[in-house]
Amino acid sequence: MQHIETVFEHTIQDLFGLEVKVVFTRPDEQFGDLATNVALHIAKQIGVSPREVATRITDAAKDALGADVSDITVAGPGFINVTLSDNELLGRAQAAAAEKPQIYQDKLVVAEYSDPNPFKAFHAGHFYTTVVGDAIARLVQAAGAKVHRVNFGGDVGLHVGKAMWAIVGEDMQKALENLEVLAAQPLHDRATWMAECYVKGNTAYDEDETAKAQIIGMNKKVYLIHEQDDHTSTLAKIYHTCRDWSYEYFDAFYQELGVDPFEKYYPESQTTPVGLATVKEQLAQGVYKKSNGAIVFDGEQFGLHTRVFINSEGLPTYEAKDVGLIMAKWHDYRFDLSLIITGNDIVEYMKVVLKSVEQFMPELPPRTRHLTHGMLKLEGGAKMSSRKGNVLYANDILQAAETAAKGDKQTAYAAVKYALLKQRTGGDIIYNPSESVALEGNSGPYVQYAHARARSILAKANRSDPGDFIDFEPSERSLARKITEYPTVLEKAVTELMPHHICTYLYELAQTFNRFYEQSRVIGDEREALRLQLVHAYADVLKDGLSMLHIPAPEHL
RNA sequence: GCGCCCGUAGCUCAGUGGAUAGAGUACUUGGCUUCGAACCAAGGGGUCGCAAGUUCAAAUCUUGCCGGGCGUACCA
Repeated sequence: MQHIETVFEHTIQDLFGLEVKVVFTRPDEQFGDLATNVALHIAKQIGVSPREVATRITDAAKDALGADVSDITVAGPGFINVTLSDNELLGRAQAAAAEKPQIYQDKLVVAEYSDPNPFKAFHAGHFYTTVVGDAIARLVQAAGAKVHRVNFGGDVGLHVGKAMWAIVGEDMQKALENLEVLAAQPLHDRATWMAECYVKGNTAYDEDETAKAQIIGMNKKVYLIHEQDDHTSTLAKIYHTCRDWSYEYFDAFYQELGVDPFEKYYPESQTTPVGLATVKEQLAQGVYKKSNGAIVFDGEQFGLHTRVFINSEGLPTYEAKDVGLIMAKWHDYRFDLSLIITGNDIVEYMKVVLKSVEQFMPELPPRTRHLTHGMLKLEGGAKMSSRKGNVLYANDILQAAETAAKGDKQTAYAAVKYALLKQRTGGDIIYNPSESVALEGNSGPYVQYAHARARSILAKANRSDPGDFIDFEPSERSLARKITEYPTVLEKAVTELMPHHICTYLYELAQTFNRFYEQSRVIGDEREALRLQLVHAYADVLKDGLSMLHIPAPEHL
């Protein structure tokens, strides 16, 4: 049979001489399996009432649709509702898990996200951006792309100056010896120690003029380490040792959390020379200009802000480093699409950077997408702030989750990931520590549990013959119908790069299954063969959907 | 001031042009001798911030207003 859409398009062409695209949506279950409002759209130009148009289309299409469609009706103001035959619905359900929208087929995609800074704490915000980025990367990958995951972080800059100032202290030799002692301690403790040093340096910078001058000096020295490729001086040894600890800590954390590893870190020390050179080169071309001793991009002529790329001390700001990052990524990958996933506090900033790059590399911004998410906040919309002492660190989240799940890490991490992903990416997210590790309701563990129950049935059943097809009972039909929605949902999630659509769907699917499960026995029932096929299709879709979110679907919990 | 984003049930959120606006949670109540009760069923709870406009049809699009967040030159 032709696609139902095609049948309708031909019918409308024959009846009214109109060329229109027919789109079907999933209506409320009481109305059928597919619905279209095409009659409402074309009624005006035909000059007949929408219901009349719908009726004529329906009558004419009936014969061409064949046995796959069991019913077709006109309802409401002129909707056309289509009900699929039970047999067709079962077939679609069984194919659902394997169907992937190949929207990014053979595309080379670079996905940048997470972006923690060495020497600083890996806080809850990094946790969120990491989980979101991981899910988006997997979606794009499922849609056919070759995805390269990259990470960007500030291994130079004022924050490093602050941390290094505190690490070095009065006596550099002593500091180096101290590192040798620290090396024996767990990675997490070392990371915490560095973060504390940063806080110490940060406080000193604000409160002590002498320290401030020293920190500014330290910042420059760190740049020099890279400029001279220094690995032998005492300062360079301290710096590189600490930086390596940070990277090791990040990698260990990603592995622990269960997100895909990063292929490459772009440290700012690497992108900085590229950015500096590019900005200076384009200064000569008139893209950037001097202003008050700094080098800026005049964004105002494009309705954006004017921003400083190289400050009056000759040091690059984040802007120049980001120009360098964009150039480095392009040099390394020649990507079709570059995804940059960050918080939404830098949307305006990123527009300026990309607009400036557009002036000399016009091919890059069109293939770059800046995807942003909101900030993690606490109940009542309170912002996390180290001064208020209400900062959550990534590790705190994992610990709390693990405790709540009574030491079951798999369940704990599933709960937290799902809690973050179920909300639409973009707006702020109110993080409720206790709700995020809930095992009930719209949660990761609920979906995992529903999956395990289904697998348990399948494991106990010992038959594989499909049996003779028989018509569905209502709860079977609801389940089959819900399963068939999966490819549409996946397509929407991929198109919009919005993982939450998958969460919403998986929860509804699991709920539909649980209702079925509650009232229908599978093993030993006279309908066993049919029901086993449904349970199988259901479990496969659930597992596939969870894998998109990078949440495991164990057979037992 | 200007720019971007947001405002849906007590709370946390789905729904972004379509049919009676839905979930979770909290509260009340019922259901395990039966394939896994981390489950299911029932109940109350809404000026979709306000107003006007566009449309056969608006929570959804447009405009204005109110409220909140973020950004707005050498932080990232």
